[in-house]
Amino acid sequence: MASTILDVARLCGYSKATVSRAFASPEQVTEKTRQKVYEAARALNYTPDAIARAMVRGRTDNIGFVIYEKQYPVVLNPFYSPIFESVLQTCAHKGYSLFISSDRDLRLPNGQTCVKKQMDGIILAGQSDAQMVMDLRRQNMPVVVLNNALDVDDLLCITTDQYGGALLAMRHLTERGHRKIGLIAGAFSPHVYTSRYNGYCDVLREIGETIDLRFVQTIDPTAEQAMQCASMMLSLPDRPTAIFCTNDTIAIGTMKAALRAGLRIPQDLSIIGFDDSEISHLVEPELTTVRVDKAAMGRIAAERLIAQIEGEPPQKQVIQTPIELVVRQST
Amino acid sequence: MASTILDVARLCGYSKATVSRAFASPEQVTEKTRQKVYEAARALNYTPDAIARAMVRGRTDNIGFVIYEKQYPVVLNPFYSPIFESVLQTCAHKGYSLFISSDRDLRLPNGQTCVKKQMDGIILAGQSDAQMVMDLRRQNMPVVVLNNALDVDDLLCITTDQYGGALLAMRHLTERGHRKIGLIAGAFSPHVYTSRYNGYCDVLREIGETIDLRFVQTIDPTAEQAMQCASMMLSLPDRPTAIFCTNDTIAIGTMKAALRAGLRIPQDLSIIGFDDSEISHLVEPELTTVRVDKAAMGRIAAERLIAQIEGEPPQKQVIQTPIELVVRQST
DNA sequence: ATTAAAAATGAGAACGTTTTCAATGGAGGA
DNA sequence: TCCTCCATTGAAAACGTTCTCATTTTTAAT
Repeated sequence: MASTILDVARLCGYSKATVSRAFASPEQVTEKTRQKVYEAARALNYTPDAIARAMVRGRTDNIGFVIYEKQYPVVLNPFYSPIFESVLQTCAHKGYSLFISSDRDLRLPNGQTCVKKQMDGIILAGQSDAQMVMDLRRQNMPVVVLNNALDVDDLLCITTDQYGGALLAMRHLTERGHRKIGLIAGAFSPHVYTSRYNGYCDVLREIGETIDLRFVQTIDPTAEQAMQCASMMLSLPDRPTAIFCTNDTIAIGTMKAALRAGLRIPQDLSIIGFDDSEISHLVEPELTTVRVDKAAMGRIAAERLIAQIEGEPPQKQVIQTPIELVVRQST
Repeated sequence: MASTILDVARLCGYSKATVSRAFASPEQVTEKTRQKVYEAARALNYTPDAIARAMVRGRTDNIGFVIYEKQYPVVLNPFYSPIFESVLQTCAHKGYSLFISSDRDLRLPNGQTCVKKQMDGIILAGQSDAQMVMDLRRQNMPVVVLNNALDVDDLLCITTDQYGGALLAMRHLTERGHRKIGLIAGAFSPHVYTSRYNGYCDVLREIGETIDLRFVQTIDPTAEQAMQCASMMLSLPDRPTAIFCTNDTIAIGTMKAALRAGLRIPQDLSIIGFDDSEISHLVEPELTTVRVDKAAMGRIAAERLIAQIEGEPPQKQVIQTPIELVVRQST
């Protein structure tokens, strides 16, 4: 039904090769020719078929943003939204389009058609694992890992200074005199989880405190879970005077639990979050947190992936975007 | 480099037609054959090429989610995130993948390759316009419009009961005795803006109040703008006792302005939002708002678009998902 | 055992481009 | 005017599938 390059060729009297060139590489064609071709194309309402083009060129100019399923729903996730946005912008700027899918699409049962081939490369975000990366590699698919650090040859991982951020947060609390500090940690990927956890432990050790396991909890990173967890922790007779929450959503939940228990923030309880999500400056009191440069993470991931697609050899590297303490009202 | 259907055919001794069937329609092939084919495929690390498949079938099993640019950044937008998520889930469930792009991709200058052809249909979200829809139609592209109502033949629009929601919100305020009610309205699409605005005016008329233009403001829907706007409105000597904000982000900004001005919520000022975004139950006090069924919007849009793709004739219709008042602590 | 019907398989065209290689035409230099 | 060279154009192969149609094999019925 839709017109093809052949229709245009017939109408303007050139061969399809020339029509193709008029669109794909106009510099190879006379100005006069180009005009005639475009005119015919307009008359026929013709647009080059991206699929046919991809077929012969062997590339689609598409990038896949793959969300690791355990982390579903991801777009809702205030941490990933800005990253995603940044990836989208960078891709658009470089002429790539963006494909979204969950890891499910990549692990279809034996033989099912797989989305893979419609992408020139993949950004693997979230709780990715080495096996998945290797599988993709076996299909010659360039991969970049986002917000995780995996031990795979020639693999680029973009993450942030998890450990440094945790140190920053904890030292901020200890500098304000806190010694009994709780930890409410989200069950993130091992990389994220352990780095932040280690930061917590190491700072406590620095000030000579032992780790009281009643003050250390791991939960699903939702505000509801955090509220529940925090109200239990805060009802202990010797409750902590500050709590380090490993993301802002958890911190918000903790904050609500504290306010409902009649505690004043920061006078009775200090709370510090992680990520500097949108929400952290929307609540009252505003949340002190560790800023992660999400825009940079997305941008770097997209840029480096595109570089790989365009021929740059991949090399094993972990890029850590810098973190920054944002002091607001909750500490 | 990567192996093709022909390699598999050679290895397992069948023709490529049979290999193709083993993957695309296994029921047309003996169990024994299927196993042999799969085995060969696994040995060769073969996956069907989605592009070649799309080429010959004339469909890609991809759906485009197109973000109308004025609304950038969209994924960050707490209103669109859950819709997007719902679309993603529905698509995955029906075997479609999701493509993201801004309207810029669709309006490339004459002749540029266009992403269009890689999608079987498009969900146009945000401030879409009739022209764009017609352009897509001319290319035989099925379209569904989300969160807008456009007057185009045979076009399905999914929106929510904007006017009803505004009535609900305003009557909730008047029932609690408020007569001087402010409006802080976001500059959304005409459909959304005027419906909500009309609801505001009509309820004021019902109770015999005239509309005081000092209490009616239109702003960019950010918390910062809202804060600024609200603090001006609240500094008027005869300030309103309640404010209807046309989305939750605006409501949060208004809330912050009120708290900073030393007003108690809801005793000194009632605030009601619109959308029931995630954030509305994370702030303290929790926000009274009008719930929009975003999951339903996304699901319906995806389902109906897919139905159209699969042959159902499109018909002109505006589907309004129901709204619901969620009374929390801010009123 | 024979035959009709049904199921499984194979051959090859088709999908709409890009690209290589060859051919053509025109400009500029002798 | 002739020749060389370069820019422009055309012919046709190639990309990796699906699907139609024809052929072969299997199944079921007599």
